[in-house]
Amino acid sequence: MNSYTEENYLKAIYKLVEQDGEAVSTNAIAEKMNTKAASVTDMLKKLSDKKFINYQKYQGVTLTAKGEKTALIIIRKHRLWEMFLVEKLNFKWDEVHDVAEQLEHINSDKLIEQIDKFLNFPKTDPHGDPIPDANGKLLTPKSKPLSAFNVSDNCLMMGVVDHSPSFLQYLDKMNITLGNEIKIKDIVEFDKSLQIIVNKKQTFFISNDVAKNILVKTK
Amino acid sequence: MNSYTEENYLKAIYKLVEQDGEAVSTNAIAEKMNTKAASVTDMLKKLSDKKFINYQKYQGVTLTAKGEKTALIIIRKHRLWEMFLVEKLNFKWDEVHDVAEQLEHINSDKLIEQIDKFLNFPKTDPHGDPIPDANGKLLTPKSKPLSAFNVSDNCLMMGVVDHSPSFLQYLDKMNITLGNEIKIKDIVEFDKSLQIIVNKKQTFFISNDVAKNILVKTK
DNA sequence: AAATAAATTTAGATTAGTCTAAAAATAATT
DNA sequence: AATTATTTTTAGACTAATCTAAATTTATTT
Ligand SMILES: [Mn+2]
Ligand SMILES: [Mn+2]
Ligand SMILES: [Mn+2]
Ligand SMILES: [Mn+2]
Repeated sequence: MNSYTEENYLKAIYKLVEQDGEAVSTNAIAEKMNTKAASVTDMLKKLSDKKFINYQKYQGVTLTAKGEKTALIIIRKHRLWEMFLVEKLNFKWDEVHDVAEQLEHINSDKLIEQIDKFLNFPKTDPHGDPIPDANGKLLTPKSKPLSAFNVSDNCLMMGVVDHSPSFLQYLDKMNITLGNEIKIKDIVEFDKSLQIIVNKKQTFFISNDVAKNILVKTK
Repeated sequence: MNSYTEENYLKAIYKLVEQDGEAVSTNAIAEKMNTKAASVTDMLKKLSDKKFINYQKYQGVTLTAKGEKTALIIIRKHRLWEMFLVEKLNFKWDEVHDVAEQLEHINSDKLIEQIDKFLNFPKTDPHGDPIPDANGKLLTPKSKPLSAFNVSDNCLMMGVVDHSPSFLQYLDKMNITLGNEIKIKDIVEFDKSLQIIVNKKQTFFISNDVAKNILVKTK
């Protein structure tokens, strides 16, 4: 099998490629992994030998089909565990990530398929992120940041961009949760901040920065 | 924190001390850990520096209070996870050990206390082994091997000594499960094999070796 | 097109955990 | 009590993952 470290590198590379849509740099990986570029270069050689990535010196890396599938299976495990923690063990959505970072490396096909079944085959995790299937296939939901919508648009809260506990706790305080209806009442010309109505009840002011990190679709 | 490897050494030492009731040897640890004596010596130095064990060259080792508590917390996690797998995820008692060997190293107090609550605070694991409490306190149940009982004794199945899948599967085939009533109908003089009646229904012949590995108490 | 800056790779060390082979200490036999 | 056998420790080496510092390559400026 692959080491805990190899799995984390694959996941980091997957997320960077997904985000940037092109070959990712040694430095970008180093930053994401909280390590040094020299360490990354060593690992890239190993992952390349194992056919997980396409790598040529100085040219950046992409994942091979094998590498992408491996990364997606780890992401599947991460998101299923997060869902389990929230649905069955009373964790809040801002508490699950660090534990899931450990649990995602547990190696047992039966375990993860039983967790999936136990949760009744959820499609998304507690943050609205889609859960890849057992073959590593992922359906990307077509949501966009709230900041891309206009006054009087009526939206459905689908997910978050920023996953940090502090952002998630801020949303809790505003009573903004997955599935909520968010209607844009006003957009301030000066700073693009928004006045929104959540579930036809509460009215809030949120900054454009916040709106950029809330994913919605038209209702 | 302590590494995965350190935790496994502590657990091995705990089990050997419990079994033999005295200081354990480097070789015994090496055998249990599937490693070499030289490697064990290195690790003993480290565990001693960290005050987990009492160690003097050539004299064998015992656990300090700190080491014992640490070992028992790991055993607590192992047994709670085994219980979770059986009770909630449809694992059989012969399938849980290897997965629990991984899960026992997950580091999250909230996780393990929520699992405990979710299972309604079980006292024993799927093999009848007692689950230490959150402080590492363990109540040893007073059961004895079936081989220590006599003809016409009526017993309650409490646990197993051997935890191997093959032994557990053999018990499944005989329909012998935790909580069953086992009455000794006859003991063969020649080889000490037993004729037993399980739950007042089925009669089986089992070898003395098997009887030594079934833990029971008088009903 | 040179010169300079930035990114990346290589070289050489370090740490945890492991190993083999040799040395030292303890235990068992004669 | 001396010899032999067993156990344990030490010495030195290896791998995975990491680091710093230096060398090399690529990108950006002048
Ligand atoms: Mn997460
Ligand atoms: Mn998530
Ligand atoms: Mn077990
Ligand atoms: Mn058990």
